[in-house]
Amino acid sequence: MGRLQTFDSTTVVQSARDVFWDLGYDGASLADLEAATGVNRSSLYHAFGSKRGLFDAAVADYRDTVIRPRLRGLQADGAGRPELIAYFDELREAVGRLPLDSPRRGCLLVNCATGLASHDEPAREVVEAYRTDLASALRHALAGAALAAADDRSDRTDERVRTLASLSMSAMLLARVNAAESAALLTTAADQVRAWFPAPPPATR
Amino acid sequence: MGRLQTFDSTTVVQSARDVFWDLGYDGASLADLEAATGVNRSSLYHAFGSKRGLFDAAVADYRDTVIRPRLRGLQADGAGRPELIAYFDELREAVGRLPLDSPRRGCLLVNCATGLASHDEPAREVVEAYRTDLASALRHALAGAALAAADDRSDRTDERVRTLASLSMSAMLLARVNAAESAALLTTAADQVRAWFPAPPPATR
DNA sequence: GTTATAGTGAAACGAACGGTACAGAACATT
DNA sequence: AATGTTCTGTACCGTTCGTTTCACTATAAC
Repeated sequence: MGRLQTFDSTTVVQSARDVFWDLGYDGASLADLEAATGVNRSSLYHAFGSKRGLFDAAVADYRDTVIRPRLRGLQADGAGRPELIAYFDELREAVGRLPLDSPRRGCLLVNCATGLASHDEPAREVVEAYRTDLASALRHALAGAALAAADDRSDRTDERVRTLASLSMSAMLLARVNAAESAALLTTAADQVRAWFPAPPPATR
Repeated sequence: MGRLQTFDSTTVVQSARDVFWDLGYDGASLADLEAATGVNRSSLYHAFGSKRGLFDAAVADYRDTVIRPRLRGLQADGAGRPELIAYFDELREAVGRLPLDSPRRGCLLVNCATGLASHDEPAREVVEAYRTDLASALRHALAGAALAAADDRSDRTDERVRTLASLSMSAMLLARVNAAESAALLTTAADQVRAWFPAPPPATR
């Protein structure tokens, strides 16, 4: 039928995603996106329609390749105390591992919350969906942990979900401002989980 | 010596502050600032030197007129449980009172955390100073509350400071995304304080 | 090989940006 | 009233923005 696309859409979207992650939607210029992807703007427009179209593709990729794997442990059947602790430990490790000038510091969607999402309804909905997903995953694992521990404070579940979601989001918010404090917030979250649910006896065989 | 300034600098700075609060530093154009302040750009440049100079003045005003009054109760001598609860109640009331499209939703400096502060060192320092001020004020009031309650969990102070600061910042982050959840986070913060410290007996005479 | 289709690159579009130059208006000083 | 300084409005500066146009090239189908 005609000439085939010479670039790989996935890698282009991921390169663009990192630019948006770093600079935000408004802050990322077409020149930045051309440089990062190695693709001319006319080809980007041909493939994605507009800057916004490319951004939407980048957000979709972010949800699929960054957020979803992170929450998977919490969402698994039988998830509970260990999965909660692992979630916060892994997130803290990721925050600490990145160099201070990494474009990937923080969370693309948390960054959107005070940017695009303030005055753009579709963007607001994406951020809200992220928050809901996070809260649901935490709630699921908290319920599992309470069940395993025969915890009698399940009336506190809403409080605990909000506390842990809060610590996660604040840590992402602070990732570029104070990386040490960002990590400390995630440590605090894991410590809270440990305090709420008694440590199980060490496994024997 | 010559003609006097015909506008009031304070009101101009506060008008500009609300524009930056709503749109962010990059999002606010000179045309927006002219319209909101009623002052021509040449006068703004004469008085403030640059867009950034006006922004810095707006941030200084924000710290003086918005943040400082909010934290004053927490910082007072003898502040404790009631001041902590009042802080979160008042903040929640402020979040709920504003219309959804108010330019003042959320926190100017929290908004900066993912914007300017990501790549501008002076802005980063201002946001970090805000965070340390908030944490210090919470710590002071938490210490007072622990003292009054003869609380034996003072080893948990760091955790509690981080939890409450986290809930405050997350609430500001979510103010434009989900006002109800933003208020719920602040309610949760007040509930945490109530749970940590036993309610004092009702005052008698 | 011809043809139709589709990706690519350079150049340029109008709009909006932050910032400035300058003439003139306004006021304190003399 | 004359003078000198400062504030203000218009108009424009060069730059950058997202987007589009168009000629060109490459390739699949025939």
